[in-house]
Amino acid sequence: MEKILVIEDDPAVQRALRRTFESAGFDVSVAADGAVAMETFRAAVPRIVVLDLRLPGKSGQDICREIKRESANTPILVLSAASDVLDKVLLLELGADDYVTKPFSPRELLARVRAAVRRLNQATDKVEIFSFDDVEVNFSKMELHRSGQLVPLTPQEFKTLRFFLNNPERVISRTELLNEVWGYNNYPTTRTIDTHILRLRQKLEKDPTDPVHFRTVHGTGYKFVR
Amino acid sequence: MEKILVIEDDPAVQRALRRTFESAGFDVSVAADGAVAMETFRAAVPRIVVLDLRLPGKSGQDICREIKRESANTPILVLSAASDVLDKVLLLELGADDYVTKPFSPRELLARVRAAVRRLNQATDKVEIFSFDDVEVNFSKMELHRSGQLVPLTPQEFKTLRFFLNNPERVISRTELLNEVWGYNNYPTTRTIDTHILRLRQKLEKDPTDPVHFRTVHGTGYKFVR
DNA sequence: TGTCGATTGTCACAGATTTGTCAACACTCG
DNA sequence: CGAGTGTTGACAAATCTGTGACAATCGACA
Repeated sequence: MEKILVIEDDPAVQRALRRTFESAGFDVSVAADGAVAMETFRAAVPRIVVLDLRLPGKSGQDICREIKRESANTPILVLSAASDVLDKVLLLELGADDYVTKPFSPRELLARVRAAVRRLNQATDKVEIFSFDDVEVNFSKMELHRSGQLVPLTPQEFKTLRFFLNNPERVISRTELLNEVWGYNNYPTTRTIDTHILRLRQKLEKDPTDPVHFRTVHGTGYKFVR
Repeated sequence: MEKILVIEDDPAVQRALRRTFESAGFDVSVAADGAVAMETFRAAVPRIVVLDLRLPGKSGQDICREIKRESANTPILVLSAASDVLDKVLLLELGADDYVTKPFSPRELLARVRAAVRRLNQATDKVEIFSFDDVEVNFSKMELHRSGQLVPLTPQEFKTLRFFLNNPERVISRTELLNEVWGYNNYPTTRTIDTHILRLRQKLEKDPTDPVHFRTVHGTGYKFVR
């Protein structure tokens, strides 16, 4: 379970954040002000920090810098009111990795926290190489070879393919694909997905007319089989 | 079929939302104001709530909190005008899970609702593999094997079968089947059900003429026996 | 035990829905 | 502007689903 440290003074927001992260399976520590924040940080050794910039006592900015000094690759996600004058330069200077302005939905916050954690895990991960049939994919290089030949894929195609490779054998609905691969700012038609499947088939199947790996599950979605 | 509760006072928006969700296969309840919202919530026990923050009578914020108090893990998706000052009222505090600002596209709203429902279902993961006799069903793969042989089922057949598997040994009336499997904006003939049972028998019974698993209970309905 | 109305089994087929496929359009970025 | 990419609409093809017709079966009742 991933540990997360929340630095936030407002008790109501504290509670809300704790609930949000706990229900998402995080192990949550909370520090109410700058003074104890660093102690808690050293004691808990969190995987990621969520920091409200507006704090009593030691300013959020100082905390941010201090944490980065002690542990450069712990991601910090900054919360700030929309009214705050936030320039990205400042955030960069502070060493923050991402920021969310209020109001934000728990969903968005979670998505960003997860993304940060994922990046972290990925960075320390080994090269991502998959293979099936006569196809070899290297996601860190964004390269795909088919029986030795380099086959160019577009970014979207890589993303789609990766999701399928991570979820083999399972039927995946178009809706799930939209949410997981396209993300939550884009809501294209389901037709879009069919087209992308079509292209993957044309590039990766021996006989795109009779697909073996990218199977249609009529009325439900698609399924990837090695 | 998933139940959704829409809390919204503007009749035009009400209609639009109802249409959107119904055509996506949701079972929609609508509450027009705060006073009846909670009653409807308790009566309908929806899977997810879509709430307009601007309401006459009891404010949307109160409703939000109240619902969360009664049922912490029912997701709430808040609708709000872009002009609303959301700053001070942290959605987090309210316990809302996500929000969409007007104007929003039906597609976006739908996608968010579905994402919320899917997260919910993921959390309460249920076993997806069943077996009886020489039959093995894997619902996440949407595959059914009978003595090792792959037997193709249509979506409706999978749905029907799943309902029977979740309700073994119990006599199920046609009406109940229609409501639970077909959903009650569809009004097929009861003949339809007989036909589907027939098809399941033909695919899954050793002797479809003398069914062992899909038994007829004359004058009442059907019963599934392992 | 036999009859009769009601219920269920069975089948084929048309209409509806879903998917495949392609070409055109939109958008981004240099 | 132009190349590369992603999205959409249109239409055909594939697949599924509901329905009516008729046969078979059941159960109540005399």
